[in-house]
Amino acid sequence: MKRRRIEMKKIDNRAARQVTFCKRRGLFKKAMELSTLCDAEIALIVFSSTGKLFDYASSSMQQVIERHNLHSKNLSKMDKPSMELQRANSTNTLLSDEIVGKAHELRQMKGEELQGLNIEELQKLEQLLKVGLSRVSNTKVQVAQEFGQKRPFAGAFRRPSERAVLEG
Amino acid sequence: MKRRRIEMKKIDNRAARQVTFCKRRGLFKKAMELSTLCDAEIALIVFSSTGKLFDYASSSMQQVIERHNLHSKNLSKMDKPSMELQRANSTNTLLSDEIVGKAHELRQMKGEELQGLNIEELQKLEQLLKVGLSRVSNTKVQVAQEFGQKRPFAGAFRRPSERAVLEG
DNA sequence: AACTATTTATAAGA
DNA sequence: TTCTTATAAATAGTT
Repeated sequence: MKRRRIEMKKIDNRAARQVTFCKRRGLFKKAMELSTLCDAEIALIVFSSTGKLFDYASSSMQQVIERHNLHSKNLSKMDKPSMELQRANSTNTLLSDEIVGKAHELRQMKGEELQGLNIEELQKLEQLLKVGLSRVSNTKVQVAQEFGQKRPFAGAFRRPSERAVLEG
Repeated sequence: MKRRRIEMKKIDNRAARQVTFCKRRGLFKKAMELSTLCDAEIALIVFSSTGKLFDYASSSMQQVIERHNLHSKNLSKMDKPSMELQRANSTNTLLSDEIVGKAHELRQMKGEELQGLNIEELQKLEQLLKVGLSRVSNTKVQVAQEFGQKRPFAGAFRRPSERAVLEG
């Protein structure tokens, strides 16, 4: 029963590969431990060579994936099905409409699509942006203070939320 | 130098937590090994408690995420649906995910859901909002002039404290 | 960042 | 798959 380190390449024998796959599920335990110990947000997705899915997410898969997308915006778009098939499915049409609506709302907030808005609508939009901006700016300052301080125990004496002042 | 097993809960001390996080990056090695040895398709996403991203994907992140999206919803359809229906279902899943994503992005722009964002993300968001705000404000002034109004409604700045924050 | 005593993971065999 | 066990690998506590 002399054990030795194994060569780091694909295991040719199917049965042996399957056995090793089973034995190495400790990966998931490690992921959970890292999340618990270090307060990390983690997602782990594994497809076995037979196509079976195993996954774990410390919060929710959707949340982690979204956050990941925020970090790498450019390479996002998956290939979409044809417009024909989308229209053939009424549910898809409804969902598509909702996406179009939300995308439009986003473009308006980014100031990319303002034609046709009247004064009142523009002022509402402006107000929404100001509130959003001040919340983001205040949060940024808070976070900067939290992580910028070199002194120990900084977290214990965190200042009360500035956002509370704004919203109160 | 008596080592003991550590308690499986969040490490309170920030410095110690950071050290442990660094030491446990062996998780990534394990993920790569599992992928190599067992021919598995793997994605691992880790956000440290300071918000820094570490990730690994055996193929491409987008590919694994897409495969995960397809997989996680078709489980309810165990009685072999037609190829067409499968495709329609997976399309729905993608569209639903996109709605969730856009709705989340909107809430972030409104400053309603900022928890967990790090400095870099907050700055990107802030910049986006500033650009949007200036476009909207400019458009508003233009439209106001078109209609013969010299200045915006008083209501636009009825909260002086916010203006101070914005301009600071 | 380096060291090392221990714990933990796991390869091979059954 | 599951158990056993020798051994390799990871890592907690310390320097």
